[in-house]
Amino acid sequence: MTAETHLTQAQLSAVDHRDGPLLVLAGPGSGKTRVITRRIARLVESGVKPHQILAITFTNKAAREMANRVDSLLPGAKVAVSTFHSFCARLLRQYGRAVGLGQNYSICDTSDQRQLIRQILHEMDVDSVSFSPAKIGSRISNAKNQLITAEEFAQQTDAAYRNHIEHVVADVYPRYQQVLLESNAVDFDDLLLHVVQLLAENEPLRQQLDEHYRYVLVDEYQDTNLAQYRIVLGLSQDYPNLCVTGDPDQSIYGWRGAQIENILRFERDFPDAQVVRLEENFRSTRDILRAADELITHNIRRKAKLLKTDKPDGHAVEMHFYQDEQQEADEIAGQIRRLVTDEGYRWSDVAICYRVNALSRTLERALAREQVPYQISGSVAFFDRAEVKDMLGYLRLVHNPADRLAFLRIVNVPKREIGKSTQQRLIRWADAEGMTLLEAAAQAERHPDLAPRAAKRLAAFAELMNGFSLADAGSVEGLLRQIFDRTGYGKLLRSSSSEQDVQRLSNVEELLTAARQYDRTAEEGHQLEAFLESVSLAGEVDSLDDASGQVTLLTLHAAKGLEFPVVFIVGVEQNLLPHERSLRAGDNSQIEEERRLLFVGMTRAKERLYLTHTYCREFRGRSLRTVPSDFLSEMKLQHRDSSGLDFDPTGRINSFMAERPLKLPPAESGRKLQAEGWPARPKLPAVEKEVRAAKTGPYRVGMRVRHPRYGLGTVVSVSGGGDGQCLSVMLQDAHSSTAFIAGKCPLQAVGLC
DNA sequence: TCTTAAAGGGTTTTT
DNA sequence: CCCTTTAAGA
Repeated sequence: MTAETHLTQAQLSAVDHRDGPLLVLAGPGSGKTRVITRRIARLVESGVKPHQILAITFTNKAAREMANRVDSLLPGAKVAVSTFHSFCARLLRQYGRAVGLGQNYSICDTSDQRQLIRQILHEMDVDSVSFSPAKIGSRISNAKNQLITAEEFAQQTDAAYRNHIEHVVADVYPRYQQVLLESNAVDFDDLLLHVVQLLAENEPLRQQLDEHYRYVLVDEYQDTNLAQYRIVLGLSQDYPNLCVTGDPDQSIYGWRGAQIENILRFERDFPDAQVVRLEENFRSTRDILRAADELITHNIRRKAKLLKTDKPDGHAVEMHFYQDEQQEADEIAGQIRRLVTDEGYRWSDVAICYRVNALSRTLERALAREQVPYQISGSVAFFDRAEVKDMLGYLRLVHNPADRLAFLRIVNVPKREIGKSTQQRLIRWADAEGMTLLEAAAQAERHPDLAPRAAKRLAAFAELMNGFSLADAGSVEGLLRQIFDRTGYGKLLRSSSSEQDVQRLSNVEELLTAARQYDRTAEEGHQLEAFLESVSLAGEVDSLDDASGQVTLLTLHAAKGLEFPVVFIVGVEQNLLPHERSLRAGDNSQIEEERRLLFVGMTRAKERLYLTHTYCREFRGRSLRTVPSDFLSEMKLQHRDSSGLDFDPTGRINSFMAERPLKLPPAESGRKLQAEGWPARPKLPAVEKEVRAAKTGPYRVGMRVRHPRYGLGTVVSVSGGGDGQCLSVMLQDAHSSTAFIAGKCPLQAVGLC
């Protein structure tokens, strides 16, 4: 691992490249991170000062990993490894004045953003039901990703769109930006945007930073958006020692503004760039790689890349066909159990991936039933919990008294009888008088039409807040404790002994522990700033654990960058993968992104890979017929039909898919579709017969059944045949199974279309 | 002010 | 189906 000889020729040429632009096209499993960290070490060995090197990643996790690996190669070297956002946050601390930001600016998260938009809609007297703050927020975010300012957005809207929501966004965006600025606050996108502006409008500063960061490395370059691209380029004009690594085939974040073009045009941006291709895969067996390669070859817009491996053929990639999601989940659970008991795999060797989170439920239930331990990615983040955000709200307001969002979040938490209408009046008055909310609250008694009692409460609140300061408390932890005690928040939590409040109390404790860290490590006088920044930019705490003996359930997006010996990808069906929206858009580039998503999922597998699809699938309460994904027919796979249905799914793919119209309607009932002018679907008589037979006839494991007395359940095991068939049924609300004789009980099969 | 009912909407996710 | 949000009622 550490010896130079362990690097391949291609890896070595990337590591040894010193000056000038470098593009590393790194296929999946090609040892990319290793190359980057080795290259950093090599730069330092060759005389580059560590502080002249800047390595940028997208996630905190990646930054941490890289920093650790660099540190093990160069103990104690001060190489700047950070995410785009934290890098920008730090720049803005220092130079934010130029774009109107005080050094103590706040960083708003997505829920702050929505809250603010909701207020603005209210101000404008626009109904927040028809125009959801979330939707407007994402439009604004989209615009910002493309460096479109509020003014430009409004102009474009007048000229090009007559769409109603566009107009609302055009109205909200400038006001939103104004309030943020008045609050001395930014949202996540602003962190990048302001830095872009800074670099564009302040050439001496740009030059200074360019010179300071002589060597810039950017990981996952295919995921950069326009703002990030500008920042990277801005830092690489005079010293174009820019090394970007990435894989266009793993670009799966186009929907949030990532521009795959950035990596595709690198050689045009830097004509003297050296290009290194890491094409050898050290992860997957040959058949997995072969299938993945066959799939991705169907993308037209791509840089052709070989995928090589020295590994053995290994197990063939299997495609499994099931009756419905219930059977799919049960069989997967069973298969995982077999892999563990018979083949020596550990639970943690296995991952189940899906396109949408909604698919996890059935899987979870089946795994629980089979007693397979599992963890699921994407749970509620620590810093998203209400009590934690409340405490942070106080902290933010202490640090930045202009922070309107923080003020409104906590002004009535715990209850201070400062209700909505009082808040509204305060806001209007403060805006009119050009004061911050906190200033207005302090002088509330001067407010023309505020009830004296309400005014008193506001003034009391302002006095309470003004009594807090870091200097007084001595430390962030101390300040948090003071807040917790003096605001009555502590009393609120301690007074109740409900399970929930005990949990909340312990979350606050955890927050105190985190704060203590910053008191110790952060620069004197800047602890509060450092703490708030890291907390605002901290995503989900790494909730996924690789060593904990559990199967991992996660979305295909979340799987990027990970690897597992065994991977299941479920629901490989039209409208799901590729997703309905990409099909409806009728835009091939979106289909290609979906194809890359499957490619990413497949290349996570080291030894065994299973793709599954079903005959019908329950979605949003309805059981719908499905169509196998187009992607399945693009690869040669081993088919396994576990559905028990009497037809060949592969034959259906070949004959049926060929004549299917390019745009696929959502899978709805045939009659409705025909009414809308879609051609009728081919009939599948054999299947329909089978389905009808299932209502009285032989039961199967995984089948959903209803008992008039006991309700819904799932067939867990079957023995014998015909009417004498002996069934074991797991009823929905029970923890153990119940036995039935097929012919002698009023069971009915349900859920079959 | 707090609780409950009705309605609407519904990828993917980091920061 | 499940979640969020908002309006209505106690």
